[in-house]
Amino acid sequence: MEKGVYNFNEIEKKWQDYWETRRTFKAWEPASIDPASTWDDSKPKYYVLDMFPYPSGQGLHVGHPESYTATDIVARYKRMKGFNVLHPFGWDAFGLPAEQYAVQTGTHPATTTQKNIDNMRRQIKSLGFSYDWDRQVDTTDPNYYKWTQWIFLKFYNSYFDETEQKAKPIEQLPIPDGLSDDEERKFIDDHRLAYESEAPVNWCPALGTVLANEEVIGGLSERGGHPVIRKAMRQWMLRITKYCERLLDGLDECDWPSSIKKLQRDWIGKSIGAEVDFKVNGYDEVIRVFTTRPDTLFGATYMVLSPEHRLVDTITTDEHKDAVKEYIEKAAMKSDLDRTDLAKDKTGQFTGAWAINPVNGENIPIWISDYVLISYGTGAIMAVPAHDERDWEFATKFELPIIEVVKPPAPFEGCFTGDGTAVNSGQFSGLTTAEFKVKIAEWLESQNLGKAAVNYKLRDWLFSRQRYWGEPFPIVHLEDGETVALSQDDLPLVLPEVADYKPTGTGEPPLAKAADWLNVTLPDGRNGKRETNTMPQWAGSCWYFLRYMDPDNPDAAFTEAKEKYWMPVDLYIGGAEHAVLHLLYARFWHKLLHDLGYVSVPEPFKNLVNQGMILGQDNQKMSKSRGNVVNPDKIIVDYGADSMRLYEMFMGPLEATKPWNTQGVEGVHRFLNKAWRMIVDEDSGQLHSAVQKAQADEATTRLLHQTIKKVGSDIESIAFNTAISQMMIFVNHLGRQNVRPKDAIEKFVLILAPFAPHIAEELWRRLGHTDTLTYEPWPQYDPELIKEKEVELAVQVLGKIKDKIVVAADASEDQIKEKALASQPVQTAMSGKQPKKIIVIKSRLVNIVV
RNA sequence: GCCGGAGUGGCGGAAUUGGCAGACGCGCGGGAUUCAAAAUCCCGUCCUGGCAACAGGGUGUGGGUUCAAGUCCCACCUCCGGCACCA
Repeated sequence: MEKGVYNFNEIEKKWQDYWETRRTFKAWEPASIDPASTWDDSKPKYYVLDMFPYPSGQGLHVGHPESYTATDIVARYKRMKGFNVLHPFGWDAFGLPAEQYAVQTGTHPATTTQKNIDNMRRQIKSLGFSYDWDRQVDTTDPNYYKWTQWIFLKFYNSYFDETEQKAKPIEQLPIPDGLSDDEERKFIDDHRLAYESEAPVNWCPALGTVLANEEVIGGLSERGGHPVIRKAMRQWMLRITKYCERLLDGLDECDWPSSIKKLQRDWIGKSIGAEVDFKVNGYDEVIRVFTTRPDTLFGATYMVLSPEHRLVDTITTDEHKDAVKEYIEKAAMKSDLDRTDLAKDKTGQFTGAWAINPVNGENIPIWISDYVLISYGTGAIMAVPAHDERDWEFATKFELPIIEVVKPPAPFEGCFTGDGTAVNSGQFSGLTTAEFKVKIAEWLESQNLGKAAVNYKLRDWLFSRQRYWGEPFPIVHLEDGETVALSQDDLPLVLPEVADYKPTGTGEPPLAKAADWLNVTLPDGRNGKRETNTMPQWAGSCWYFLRYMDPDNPDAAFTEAKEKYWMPVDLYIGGAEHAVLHLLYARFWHKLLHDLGYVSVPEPFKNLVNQGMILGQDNQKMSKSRGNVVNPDKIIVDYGADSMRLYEMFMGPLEATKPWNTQGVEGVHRFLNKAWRMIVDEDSGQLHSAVQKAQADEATTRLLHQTIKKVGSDIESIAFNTAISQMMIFVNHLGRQNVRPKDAIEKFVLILAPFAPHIAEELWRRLGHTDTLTYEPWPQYDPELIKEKEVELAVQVLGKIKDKIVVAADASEDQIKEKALASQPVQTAMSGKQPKKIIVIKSRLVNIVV
C-alpha cells in the first residue's frame, strides 16, 4: 500500500540529491570559451536572474519563493527548449541587521551572516530550484568585494568627457596650463567620478552617530527618540548626475514595464528651462537662478535664496543679521521631512538686500526661505507669485507684490500656472508661452544674462556610510592632506577586526578603532590613515550579475569572452521596491564599465518583471506583530515543495498583490496527487494499468496539443496561473479515461516538469526513463490537431442569446446563417420579423438584428 | 496634492483584446464508497422568481459609442502602491 502513494517528502529529497550530486544544472560556457564544455556556439544562451536577497536571520518568507519559482520555471523551460541557461544565486550580505546584532552581542557580523546564508540556502535548496550553486556569490567575501573595490577605483580614476558624453581614464583629462601642483591635483580631484564632498547627513548628537533616512522618524531617532539634525560631513560621492541623459536614453531599449520606466524617468526628473543672472544691488555679485518659466521673468517680484546659499551671509544687512541667523539655525535643526512635510505654512526672512530684475531693471527684495532647496538647481529662485503656487502662497503671507504676466486662455481665478499669452512683458507681450520661452532664451544669451539650461532632480550619489559591515574604501588620507588610492595589486583591502562595532562618539565610523589597520605607511615612506567610511549596501548589488559569469576568477572581475557570451540578462525578476534605486545604480555602474570597455552591452537588464507582494490570510501585509506570517518550511513539510511552488504560481498573476490561503495549497496538492494516481498504481507502485501504448482518441489528442501550446505560450508570457489551470483541465480529462496513452502521459509529464520538477522526474523515471528530464526537448504541438471539427455557436437575437447551434468548423457563413435562422427559439424571439442584418463571427457567435 | 495600478460570485482569479461573463482552484450543498471517519469519486453552486422548462437582472457608480462593452469614450466613487515645496 505504502510504496505506491505520492510520498512527496521522499521523492523531493531523492531528486534534490540526484541533481546536486550530478551537477545537473551546472552552466557551461560553450567549448569556444571552456574546452571542457559540451555546449557549442550554435545553441542560444539565456540568462535568467533573481534579485539576490539579504541573508536575514528570519530566513525565507513566502514572498521569496514567488519570484524564485517564476525564474526557475523559465530556466527549466528554456533548457528544454534547447537554450544554454545561466541561472545563478547569491547573497547581498552586507547590511545593518548583522551589524546591529554585533553591537549588541559582540558576534562578528561575518559569523551571523554565514549562519544566515547557510540557513537560507538550505531553505532554497528544499524548493528544488535549478540554480548552478557553483556560481554562488557573496558580497561580503573578500574575493568578491575585491572587485567591488576595483570598480570603485575605476570611478575614482575616471572623469566624464562632456563632448563625448562618456567616462575616460583620468590620465586623459585635459589639464589647463599654468596650474601649481596643488591646483593641478585639485583640478583632477574635482573631475573624478568618485569624489569627496561635504554633504548633509542625519546626525544624532545624543546617540553620537549618523542615521540612515529610514532611521529618522519625524525628526527624531527611531530608537530613543532623540533629535536628529542635518549636519554636513565629509562623504564619498559618485557622480551619477553626469549620466542623467544616458540613463534616460537607455530606458528606451529596456523591455521593462512602462510604470517602472516612468518611475525612473521621474526620479531623474529632467526639466528644461533657463538660467538667469540677477545682479545684487550694491554688490559685485550675481544670483543665478534656474527656471522652467523664463517667460514669466517680468512677473518676478522678489527672490528667494535657500538658507544654505553661499551669498546669504554676504548680502544680509546688519539690521536683519540676527533674524536671518536665527532662521538659518532653525532650518538646520529641521530634518528633510520637517522641511517638506509640514509645508502648508511657509516661513522666511527678508535679508535686507535687493536684486535687479534683468528684464525691466526693477528692484526686488531678496528673501531666504527653506522652501527653496539648496540641492536643486542653483539653490535660489526668482519668485513669480502670479504663476507659481508656492510663490503665490509665500507672497500672500508676506504681502509681496503679485503681477500677472500670463493671460490665461480662459477666465481663471487665483494662481494660474498653465500656458497662455504674455502680458505686462515689454516687447515680448503678446507671445504665447512656448514662443516666449524660445525668444527670451535668445535674448538672455545675447545680453549675457543667461542661457537655456537643463536641470535634473537626480543628485550625486552619497556613497559612504559610517558603518563597519561594508566594503572598505581602497583610499588612504596622507598626513599632508593628499588623498591617494590603493593600486589594484593591493586589493582586496580586507575589513579588519575591531574591538567593538559601535561608532565612536564623534561620529567617526567603527573602523577608526582598528589602529593597526588604520595607520599605513606607503611604499614611498609617506604616512597616512585609511578611509574609515565603508560603502553602502547598494555597492555589491550593482554588479553581482556580472560576477556570476566568472565567479572564481582571481585575476579579473570577469573575463571578456564570458561577458560577451552571457550578457545581457534576458530576464530579471524581483520586487518593485527596487524599481528605482537598485536598478538605477546598477545601470549607472554598467554604463561606466561600458565606457571603459569592460562590458559589451550598454544596458544590463533586457527584460524586467516585478513580482507582487503576498499578503497574509487576513489580506494584511505579513508581519510578526500581526501573527500572519506563513513559514515556507512548514508548507514544504506538510504539502511538499512541488505543491508550494505550484500554489505560489497558481494564486494569480505574478505581478499582482494577492493574499495567501493555505487551503489553496491543498487544492494544487490534490492536483498533483491526481496526476500521480493517473500514472502510478497506488497499491503496487507500478505504472497504472490504464497507461498503455495506445493511440489517443481525438478528444485526448486535441486537448493534449492545446495544453502543450497553452503551457508553452503562458510560460513565455509569465502567465503561470493559467498554464496550471490548463494542466488541471488535462488531468481532469485523462484521469477519467480507462486507457491513458503512454505517449500523451509522457508529454504531460514533460510540460509539468518546470512547475513541479520533483514529481515530474519521479514519474519520468517510473515511465521507464533512466536520465533526468532536465534536457529532454519540450514537446511540440501540431496546430492541425488543435482544431475542433465542430464548433458550438451562440445565436443571439438583438444581442440576447436565444439558442446554441453546432456546426462544422469549416462551415460557410451562409450555412451558419441558415442553421441559426432555423432554430426554434430564435424564430420565437424574432416573432415573425425579417432579419435586417446577420453578423457571423466564425467559431464564436451569430447575432441577428431585426 | 500629484503620478501609477486595480475594482468581476462567499473567496483567489479566467475571459483569443470589442464577440456565449464567471475557465481553473478554494469554500459550500447533495450523493456514492465506508461499520464509521479520512481520502477518493460523481452531481450542483453569479443573483432573483419558479417544482420545472424558463424568464429577468448582473463585471464599483452614472452616462455614451456599437448589431454586440468586463473590455472603448466621458464624469465620478473606493482601495492599494509610489512621490511629495525639484522652481
